Amino acid sequence: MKIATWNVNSVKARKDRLLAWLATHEPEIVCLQELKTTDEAFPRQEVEASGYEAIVFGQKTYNGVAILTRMGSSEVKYGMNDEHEDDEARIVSARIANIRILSVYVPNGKATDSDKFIYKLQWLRRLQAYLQREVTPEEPVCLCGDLNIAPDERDVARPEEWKDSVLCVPPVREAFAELIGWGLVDVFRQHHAEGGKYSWWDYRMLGFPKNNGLRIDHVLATRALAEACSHVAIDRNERKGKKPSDHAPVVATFDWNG
DNA sequence: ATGGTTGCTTAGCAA
Repeated sequence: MKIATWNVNSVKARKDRLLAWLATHEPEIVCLQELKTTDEAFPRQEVEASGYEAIVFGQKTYNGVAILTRMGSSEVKYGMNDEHEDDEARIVSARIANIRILSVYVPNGKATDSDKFIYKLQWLRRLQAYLQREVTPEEPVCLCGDLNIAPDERDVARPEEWKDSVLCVPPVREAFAELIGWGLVDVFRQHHAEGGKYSWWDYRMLGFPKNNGLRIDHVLATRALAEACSHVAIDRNERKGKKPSDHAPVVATFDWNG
């Protein structure tokens, strides 16, 4: 069983690529981020015609997350549902194959001296609280998404250039470590200790041609599920060619019967 | 070749 995550950077701009990718790879579960569209404008019919149910938490212009699945889903939850006022669509969750699946788009944070960075750190604390409230490390949980965090130097092509960025600074890496500490395993790292593999390259400054990348898109699984993970790959080819997203999909394969 | 983004929305913001 394959579980994928992909920040598509506008599902409308990426529709043809998304449908072709689904047809080629046929993952059972796909978590999408940065839909940049409302529920109404999501290409639901075409996705369903490809064999997928679409669980969509959209937003006009910015953000928006979804879960696509070829299996049955239940217990769908939209948003964080905590005490904070928040109109940003950044998390959606469902039970699929007896796994609690979360599709997450962590705020980028813009710059470390900005209000958006405060919001990023607060949002990561809220995510930690969400896990503690909604699930346990003893059950099968798979948190997928654009976390906008490169966990360590192995995940950054040019560590010196990026060390002060919102993707790398200590507070965000500590937040990532807290997710791991709660009971999640970075299944990509589990199979690729060597590093040097990236999931995002800036459109600007020839980021991809120069391979100036970072690994900021993640599949995190609780222990029992992580033990069933046989391999993980970043589909770097999807970043090539005409009109790619700036993110590549990450695909994790599990020996899992649900 | 001596620079070099994309998407949404419509000039500016976000990433």
